[in-house]
Amino acid sequence: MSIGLSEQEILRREAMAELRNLGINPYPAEAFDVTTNAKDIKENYERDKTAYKNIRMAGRIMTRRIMGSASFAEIQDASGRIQIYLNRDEICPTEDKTLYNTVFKKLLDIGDFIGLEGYVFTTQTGEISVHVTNMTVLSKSLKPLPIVKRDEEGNIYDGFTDPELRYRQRYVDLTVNPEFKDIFINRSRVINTMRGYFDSQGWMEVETPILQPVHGGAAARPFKTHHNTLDMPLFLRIANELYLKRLIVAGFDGVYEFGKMFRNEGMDRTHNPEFTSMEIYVSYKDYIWMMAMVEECLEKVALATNGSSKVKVGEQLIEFAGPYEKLSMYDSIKKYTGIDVSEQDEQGLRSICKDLGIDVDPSMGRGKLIDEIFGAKVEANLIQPTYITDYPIEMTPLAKKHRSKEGLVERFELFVMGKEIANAYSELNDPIDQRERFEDQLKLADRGDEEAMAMDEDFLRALEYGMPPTSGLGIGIDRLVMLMTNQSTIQEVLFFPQMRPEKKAKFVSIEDFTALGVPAEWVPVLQKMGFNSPEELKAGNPNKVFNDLGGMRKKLKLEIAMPDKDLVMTWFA
RNA sequence: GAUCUCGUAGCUCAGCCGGUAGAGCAUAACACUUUUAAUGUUGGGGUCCUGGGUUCGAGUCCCAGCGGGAUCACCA
Repeated sequence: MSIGLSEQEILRREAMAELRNLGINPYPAEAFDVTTNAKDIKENYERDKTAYKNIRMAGRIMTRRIMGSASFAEIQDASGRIQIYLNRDEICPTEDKTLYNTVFKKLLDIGDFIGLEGYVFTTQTGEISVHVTNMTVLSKSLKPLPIVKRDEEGNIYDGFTDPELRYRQRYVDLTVNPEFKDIFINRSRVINTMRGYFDSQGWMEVETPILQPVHGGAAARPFKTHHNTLDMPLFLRIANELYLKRLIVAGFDGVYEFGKMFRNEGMDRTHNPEFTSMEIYVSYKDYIWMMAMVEECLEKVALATNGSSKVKVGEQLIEFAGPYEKLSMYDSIKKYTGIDVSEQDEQGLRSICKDLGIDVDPSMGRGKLIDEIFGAKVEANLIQPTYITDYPIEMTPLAKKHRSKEGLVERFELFVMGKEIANAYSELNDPIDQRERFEDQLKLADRGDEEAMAMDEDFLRALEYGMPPTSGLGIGIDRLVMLMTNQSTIQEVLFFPQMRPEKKAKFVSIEDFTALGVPAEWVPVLQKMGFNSPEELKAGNPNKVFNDLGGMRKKLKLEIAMPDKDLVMTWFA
């Protein structure tokens, strides 16, 4: 599909063909072994110059400065950029100067991958560079990369900044804005640090179904799909909690899973339809124990990503070393509104919401109303890591009743920068109580609460066989990575955030035109002239089309035979 | 879902009261053996997001659509 190639794209295709004519494969199959990379050279050359007298490296050409028979260029590999120096008579020691004059100066472009042999030296201006003695074309780039200019102070001049293009073409973004790679490197560190910590405790990483017949474990609208062979509906998981608990029933004493969850809900800078969560369940523990574990874990994550337990996020310096402040749900509301909601019934809560200017609707039960007050008045104040504990039972159908406080459950959520990043319970393992909680959820659903949880009979059966006392935790990995990398949008921590589909280019096959008698080599020309379908062509003026074909042939310097006028007229018959 | 805002060359952006489009980088040609936002000279490159409307005339004004961004709402 080569509709509307730009001038530069056409030139690059011609350069690619010319390379082939010279016997140079623009996409060679052979491996190109390297001995070093840009970062290694810059960091270690000064210390051990003898080690860099004969090196091999490979990467993309990112800038070129050609000065007659000598040239400088910058090569970018996975580790960074380094300047290279080429001298015509050194890379072409014989009379044949093709490799330099033609291949390097004419046929290579910014974005092409090349392999280099040479030695490291320091230029007169003091820049560590690679003096090239041999050069191999490794891959031709047919589309021009956006050019991002940087000066010595690192100021950026023509930045590639359009978020739409950056997210849709992340491969371009990370090529020309390599500093954004650090976010993803740190994302990997976050996950690996947590995994290493859990493994060192003896807990096991597991995988549970993503396609689920009942979407349980959380309250959210799911994505629905269909299995053909079984002829049954399936849902992409909104949570994996109930499966991990089944594994605790099965006799594992610590299981965890990093995985994608899918929720068919709104998108904004903290929500993507698919997101990564980590859930962990450890038997014979409770939520008090879990708080200490989270503190230890997050401190390790902060150290791994920022080199310190203190992380700068926006204008704040967040301290991830524990212990974190602990505040019960009721106390937090009292602290920030002065109102004691602990003894209020549903009616009392409704009037409090009204006084505070919080919108409510009739489907909301007592727990939901308290959550609304909390969300409106408390959440935004929780900047440093803070545990909110002991939630009303109505909000939390999977948590165990509080050991001493009537009407509450043993649950905490961890808030940082006003956002929830973790949620943990002493898990409910009483199968009779669990069934009643599910039934209460069904009543809420009858009142119109779309988020109420569904009954899962198989999960209840598992609990009836017996689950040991267990503490469970879920952490939103994307939001944690946002904190650890100081990013304010979820798109920046996802390689490929969800986007609306690109406007589909009107795709018409060459055959649609050749069926009219148009020679295949002229089809792209017609398309460039704006005729995207045979219908559009037929609506055109035959004489004008014939004249314009000649014009385009000249303009694009096409070396293809001009169709004669009688042939053109038959296209409109 | 609501409001505001943006969509012009490969990239970043100008474009006045409505008169058939400009710059820098990139690209092409020439020159140049240590440059580094290389430089100098000369060129080429545009469906001004799409479709309607007003007008003698629309990149510009109006309407609708598509796509992006921001804010808000929703979101255990």
